[in-house]
Amino acid sequence: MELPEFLKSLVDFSEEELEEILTHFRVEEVSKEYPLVEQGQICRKLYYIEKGVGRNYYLNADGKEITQLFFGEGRFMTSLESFFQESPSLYNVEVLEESLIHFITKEDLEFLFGKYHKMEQLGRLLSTEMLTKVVHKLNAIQFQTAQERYEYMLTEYPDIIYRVPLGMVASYLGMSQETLSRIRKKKLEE
Amino acid sequence: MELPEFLKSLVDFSEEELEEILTHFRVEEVSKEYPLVEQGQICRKLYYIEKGVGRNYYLNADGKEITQLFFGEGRFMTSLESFFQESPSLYNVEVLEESLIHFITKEDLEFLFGKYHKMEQLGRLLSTEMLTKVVHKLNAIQFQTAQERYEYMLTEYPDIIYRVPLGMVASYLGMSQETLSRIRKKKLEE
DNA sequence: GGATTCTTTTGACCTATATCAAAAAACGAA
DNA sequence: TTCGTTTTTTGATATAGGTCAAAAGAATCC
Repeated sequence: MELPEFLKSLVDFSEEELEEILTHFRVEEVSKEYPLVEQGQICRKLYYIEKGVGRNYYLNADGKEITQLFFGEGRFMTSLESFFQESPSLYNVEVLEESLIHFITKEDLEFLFGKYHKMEQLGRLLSTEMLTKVVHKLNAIQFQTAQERYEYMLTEYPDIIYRVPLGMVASYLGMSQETLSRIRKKKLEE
Repeated sequence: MELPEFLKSLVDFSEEELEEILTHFRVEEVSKEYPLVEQGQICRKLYYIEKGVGRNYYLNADGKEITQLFFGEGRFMTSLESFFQESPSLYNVEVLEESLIHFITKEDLEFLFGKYHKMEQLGRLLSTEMLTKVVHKLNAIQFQTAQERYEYMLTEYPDIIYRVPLGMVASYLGMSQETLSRIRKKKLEE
């Protein structure tokens, strides 16, 4: 979904408001694996994914990549804690395909929050939406078996699961790649 | 921290604003294990804990209680997805001690969001704060050993860990009570 | 279109943590 | 204080899922 349409679907902005808001966004076409944020940096941009998929990941003590969150089309993406708290990011953020994204800086966003009550509302809605999404995932991870977590992913993110490498999905679901491969096989055999 | 003080610490409300906002809250003293929300209900209240501790939990397939989140003093508590999406709550919400809480209904809250830009800002700040908290926990749960998760809890919620029954902490950390008991013992021996 | 590189699958083995059961300790009411 | 109840600890045993290594399969590139 295109950005203006997406914004309007959440809050009913007037034409003028929408117009000004959009002037603060910039478009970017980025290619696969392009690092939007690197671990340690402070992330000052909020990205909207019009086309493509992105993710947030970090390198654990053994140097293995652990995917924290995926972001599909029509989502805002950023390094959450870094963006909100202006702290060094614990995560890398990248896109996983040729993607079309829009971004706004934190500064501009704060400006818009101050200027437009409705923009503030948008901010609130987006963060509560993200919050429920994360709570849901937490729930899946906390007490479900590897198999159940896979099912969760299938129903929750059917688009993403077949679009990104297996290893990334596995780490996202908190299991090893081998385990995910076996679960998938077992599922097929049924 | 008392509610007015807490609100002012986040957003600089004028005296009149603050006054009106406070009229929409009601105080309640509730005793241990009092169910504020029950699984299946739609939760329409947002609680502020002035004194006490609360939690969110659900009963899994085997009928075992799984604690999802704890809420300490100076926090807002609710059944997150239920409150935001007006969907039946997956969780029970209760306090774990004699507590002093304030609450506001969703209706009143929406009214205030609409009336005061600053109130909307408060809503946004609270949800981003909660969001980073949940992301942080997700992170701890996803790829850490039981021992590491315990350490996480010690540093993150030192106040809560000794205040609530072991079994609740264990399920919160995604491990069995026995495992937590053993970890704690090992830690003491060092 | 074959060589190279990256991703996924498979097998063998191992370990962290679950489960079950019972004892010990702590707590609360009368 | 004592008895009954709840919570925590301890021991023995089982298992889901991890790790390591190698083979198989896909994708990418000159």
